[in-house]
Amino acid sequence: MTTSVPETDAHAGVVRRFNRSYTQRIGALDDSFLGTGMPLGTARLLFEVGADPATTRDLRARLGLDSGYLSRLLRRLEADGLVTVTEDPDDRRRRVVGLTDAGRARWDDLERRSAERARELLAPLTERQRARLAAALAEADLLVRAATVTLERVDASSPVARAAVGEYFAELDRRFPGGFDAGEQSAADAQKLGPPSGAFVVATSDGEPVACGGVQTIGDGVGEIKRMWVHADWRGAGLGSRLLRHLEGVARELGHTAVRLDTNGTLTEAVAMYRRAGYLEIERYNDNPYAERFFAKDLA
Amino acid sequence: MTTSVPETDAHAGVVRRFNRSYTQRIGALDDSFLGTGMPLGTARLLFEVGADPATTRDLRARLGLDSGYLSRLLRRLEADGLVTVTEDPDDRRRRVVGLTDAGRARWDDLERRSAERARELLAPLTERQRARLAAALAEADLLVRAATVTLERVDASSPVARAAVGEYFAELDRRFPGGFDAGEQSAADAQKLGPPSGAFVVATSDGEPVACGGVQTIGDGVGEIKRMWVHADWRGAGLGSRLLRHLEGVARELGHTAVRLDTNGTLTEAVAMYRRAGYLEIERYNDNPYAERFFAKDLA
DNA sequence: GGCGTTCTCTGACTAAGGTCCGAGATATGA
DNA sequence: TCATATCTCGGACCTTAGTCAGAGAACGCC
Repeated sequence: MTTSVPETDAHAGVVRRFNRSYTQRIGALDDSFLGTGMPLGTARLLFEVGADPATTRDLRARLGLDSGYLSRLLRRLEADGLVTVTEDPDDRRRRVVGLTDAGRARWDDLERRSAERARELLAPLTERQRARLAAALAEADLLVRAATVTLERVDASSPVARAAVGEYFAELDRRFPGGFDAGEQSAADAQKLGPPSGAFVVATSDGEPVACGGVQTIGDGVGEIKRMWVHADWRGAGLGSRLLRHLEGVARELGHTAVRLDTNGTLTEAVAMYRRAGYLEIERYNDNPYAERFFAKDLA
Repeated sequence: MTTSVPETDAHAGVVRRFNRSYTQRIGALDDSFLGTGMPLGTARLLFEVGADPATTRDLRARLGLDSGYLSRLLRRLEADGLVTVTEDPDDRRRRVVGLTDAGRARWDDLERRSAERARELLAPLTERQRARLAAALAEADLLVRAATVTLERVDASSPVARAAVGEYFAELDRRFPGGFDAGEQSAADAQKLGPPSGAFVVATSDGEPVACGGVQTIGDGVGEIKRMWVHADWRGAGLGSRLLRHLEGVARELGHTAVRLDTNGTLTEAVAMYRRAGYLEIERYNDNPYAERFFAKDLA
């Protein structure tokens, strides 16, 4: 089915070679967790709790654990006096996990070990080479994260969708010269971005929304792409293009043969991306006061 | 002892962030070994046997396994018809392990899966992003390998030193317009590059020589750096500078207060590196017919 | 208040990874 | 030839890691 593209194979070879040498040399990075007398899974959990205290639900999502298993790990950490598990006052079905003082001390120890490992790796390099390595790893990190983002259709009024749209609006407010006021449209709009004539997609990484976008119907066979946003830290990794392609697919599923969208001239990266994706500029087709430029693309 | 340099800590942070996200995504995807129906340990063992058949004793050392555990893993692989365990004719207490045809097929399968995993990681990216990721990982790979190279003083007539110098001479022969003839100097030179007045250093990675260089005495308190070479695949990672610094340290240990070296104008990278390292060009100080340029540095 | 859903937690279970020890075969040196 | 060391192997045993199903509490919506 998939034809073997030579370049991709060459790139895959680079990935494999890197995996081999890196895990062989740094894979001993697990040792930083192992030296503590705790089993690996327990240490990873403790580390995660310390990095950002959260509900068990979050922890499950972040570490990819079974709820029963997580519960047992928490009992163990609790018995060792390293964490406290208390009821979430907002929703008493949930539990909030936090570190005790002893847990914090243990966590600091893990941090120290981990940082030490990283410094040991860098030690033999000159400052110039260190900077190069850091830059290369940062670039790889961004791209790997982008490649493993999950795109998921969610309800536009779900918490994760609201969170994403909230960040989007906040950014518009920051970037538009006169600010941005979402107004009272939100509730009605969420409706339109849902079944049967619309959809909303959120891209998440480690449970955090990193990009979003929706499709709604504005006419016979014509869809409109709305609320498209990519987290500032995640730009430059092709996530926007990928999301846009995905949304076009969603629009097709909804029976549309063409899509339109509006945007503001301030969002230059967005305009450039739409052009790259084959969008053509058209006349104003709505009365959105914030919109200045209008684009369309045929989905045939 | 080591002062905490802010930049280094920032770089260490990048390394750690990368480690986390990468091992979480790829380490988990190292199920390339798991997808075969074999447990991880068994797969690793099969892989190791396939890479280089050996006695159980060797395998234990290489994988760090308990003898009872290894025995059980081998019984399982044997029962599955993937390996053959036969008596070592040299010592009938020992066993020699090798792959059967089925085992070789399974080994190929592991290789194939590993490549497939790498392709899956790349799949969501555009060709442009893939190329960026591959470039970043290749750069990181080079630097990480360079950082984990081991510098070791060896006898200049040892096999590893001969191998390194052999590659060096071969390269000179390729690069010098009129070729290069090491002549009969080798034996006498190896003598000079050893105790008490000289030393030879080889940098190895995974047992392979990747760089080398020696110090010998040419006068009262004056050392000479000779045979400095970095493998072509390993250039651009600061390995040359590091080796040079190391050799200066060796020269100091030998009681020298200054070092000299000669080189050929053809080796432009080398000349640039010597200048960066604080070497000043001087007049010809020997009658080496291949040398065109001469440098010196005070070690005070 | 009723009902379906969401959430945590426990118990039961399985597979894998790994350690320890001793039996039995084989080599080695006196 | 005998004592001692080396080597493989299987049995007993333990901890991790992880899955699955169901009980029971809490929530949201009508």
